[in-house]
Amino acid sequence: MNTKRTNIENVPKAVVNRLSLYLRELQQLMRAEKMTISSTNLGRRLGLTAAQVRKDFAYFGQFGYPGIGYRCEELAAEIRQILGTDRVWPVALIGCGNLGQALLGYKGFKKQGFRIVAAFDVDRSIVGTEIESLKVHHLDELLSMSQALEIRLAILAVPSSAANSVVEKLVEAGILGILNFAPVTLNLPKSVSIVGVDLAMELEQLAFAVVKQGERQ
Amino acid sequence: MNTKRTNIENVPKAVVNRLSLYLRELQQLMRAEKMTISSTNLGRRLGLTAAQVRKDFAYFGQFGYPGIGYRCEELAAEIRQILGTDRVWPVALIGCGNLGQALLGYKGFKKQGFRIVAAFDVDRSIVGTEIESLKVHHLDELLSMSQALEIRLAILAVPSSAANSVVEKLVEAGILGILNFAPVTLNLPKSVSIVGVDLAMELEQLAFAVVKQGERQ
DNA sequence: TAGATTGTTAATCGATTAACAATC
DNA sequence: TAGATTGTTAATCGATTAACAATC
Repeated sequence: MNTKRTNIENVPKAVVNRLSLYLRELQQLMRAEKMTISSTNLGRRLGLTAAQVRKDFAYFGQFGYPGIGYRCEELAAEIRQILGTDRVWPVALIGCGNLGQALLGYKGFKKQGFRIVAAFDVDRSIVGTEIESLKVHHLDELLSMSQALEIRLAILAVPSSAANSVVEKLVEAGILGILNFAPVTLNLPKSVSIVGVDLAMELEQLAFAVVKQGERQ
Repeated sequence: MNTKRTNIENVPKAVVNRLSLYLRELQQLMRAEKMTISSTNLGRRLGLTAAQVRKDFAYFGQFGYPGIGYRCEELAAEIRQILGTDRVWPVALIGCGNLGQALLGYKGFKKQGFRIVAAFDVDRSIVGTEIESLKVHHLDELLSMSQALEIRLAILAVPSSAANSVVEKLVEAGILGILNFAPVTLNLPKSVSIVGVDLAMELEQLAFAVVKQGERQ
């Protein structure tokens, strides 16, 4: 009966991506004290068709009420469970330069269940200092601390030149998911997941969109 | 003849995304002093099929040499021209908190042709100060400075609660592309392009991947 | 009951892959 | 010439949309 719920294997990546988007929108709706939302309205807000919204949820189960829509609280809870963010994830931060420090202070993580519990660097002028009341450790301590704190996720904010050698250490330390800010392709075993955020690439996409729009007429 | 070059309208967004990826990889190859690369090898590095690599380029023209592959320098230049990053883009930064300040110092932008030339905030304790040798202006000056400096792109690093009201000002100021770090859906005219970077969402995607992987056996 | 909206199936659309003649 | 690799067409695959019976 709930064969579908567990058959999580062949869900398109784009669907999982939208799941995060739905969750964010639901949280906004809840802040506005809306109790329910229809697929039509949820879709309209996000620029998606109603059919697509319903189809996306259908991969994981039946969460809606015909004639009513989806109860925001309930649907949000379901999505959190699917994504695995119904619990707190301890996260390691690797690289405490400009960007790393900003990420340490970023409030948005906590709200979605992520907590940076350990920070690492190799720079002697940074190791040992405290940032946002978290002590910065030398990268050599990664393995022991990851095990002690049961860390599975890491944020990689090191220079591109260092990224791939750090990745080897992350893998050794049992890290299973890496959020990579270094603008390079990482080489890793397929058992480890990666999400890349390349800030310059994002601006490139914007530049293209603007140029294209400009050429239209 | 070059009808294809100009028919930039109906290129899938995924292709443009990969264009940025190819460019990044080519730059890495050039640093390693490789002169040419085949679609097979470029694809292997990025986890794509050779056919897909060639098809992607075919949207824009014929850049390769049968029997040889693609000349790295040449292909990189072509991609930059397609993306519109063969010139320097002045960029406005809105919001100079933790994240904004880190972005101001981020070296990766300059390398791809983006220059943050104006920074804005509304916080009295920040306005007037200098960050990375750039003076922070009050948001009220956005319109005049955008016009004076011919700014078309903006990076939005303000709190979610402020995001949508700031967006209205960006639109008024003639901004055509917004890189949004606030975890909310923005309402904007379709003439303005948007790329959203939601850091918590990225971690959610990782969490899901790890949970899924864990369930496999 | 009438109205609204779901979950799901079938039809459509678009993107990826395979294959191969043309080219260097 | 033989070997490598492109650009492109056709075949395949997957994702989105439309439609509608079932449900509240």
